[in-house]
Amino acid sequence: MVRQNPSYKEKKVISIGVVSELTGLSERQIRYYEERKLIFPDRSKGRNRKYSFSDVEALMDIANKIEDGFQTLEIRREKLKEQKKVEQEELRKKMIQGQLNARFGIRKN
Amino acid sequence: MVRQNPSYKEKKVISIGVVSELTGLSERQIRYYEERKLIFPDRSKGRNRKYSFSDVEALMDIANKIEDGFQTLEIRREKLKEQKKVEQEELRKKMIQGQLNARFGIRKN
DNA sequence: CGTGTAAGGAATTCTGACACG
DNA sequence: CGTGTAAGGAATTCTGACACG
Repeated sequence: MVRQNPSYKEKKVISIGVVSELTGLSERQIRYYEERKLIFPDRSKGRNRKYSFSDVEALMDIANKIEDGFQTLEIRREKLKEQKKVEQEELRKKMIQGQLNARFGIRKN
Repeated sequence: MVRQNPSYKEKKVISIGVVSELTGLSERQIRYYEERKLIFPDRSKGRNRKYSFSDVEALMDIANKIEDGFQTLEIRREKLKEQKKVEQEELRKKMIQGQLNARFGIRKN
């Protein structure tokens, strides 16, 4: 049973000003990292950027890497690689579950 | 050991517009419930109200009670009563812990 | 490349008040 | 009592651009 907690961490509700305060980054930097496809805020009514706490964490991570001399493109590639790893992991789990279902019957997890 | 998780739920970062969308309440209503001391948003730089997810939950609770015909004053009294109950509970726990410490030595919890 | 900044405009939020009931 | 609304103003956010390097 996957516990679907309210998941406040992923909810995109924070405006850029607050994100700036929370991360110590300038709004310019935050918008730029979006331009470089490192973060993906929502838009409220198609206009104002809204971020999640998860985005805030990602931004602090990005800030550290930038400080360590990484370029945004490198950071992006790293993220894509990790993303792919996670996806494969999920696929693998799904296949195993599929085999279990096939042999021992269907049940919802 | 009290786990101090990031506690995103309590962090006051959401502007009134988003709260309005999240709760379905008008901004007028949200401000009014603050005036009646049912919620206590922070202010960013002393101006703009900032709410937590916890506030959002409280607001939905308030909305239900209003719908059920309760007045804001009654709702407030209820909350104060519950608050007092929680405080007494905490005090009680602290006293028991104090006795344990006195008899079996000091340890951090 | 990553970031600052001034520019002009649009949307957001604020307060105090009047209205209805 | 609880809520809507118009009013005027202030702060926020947006975009596209120029600048430096």
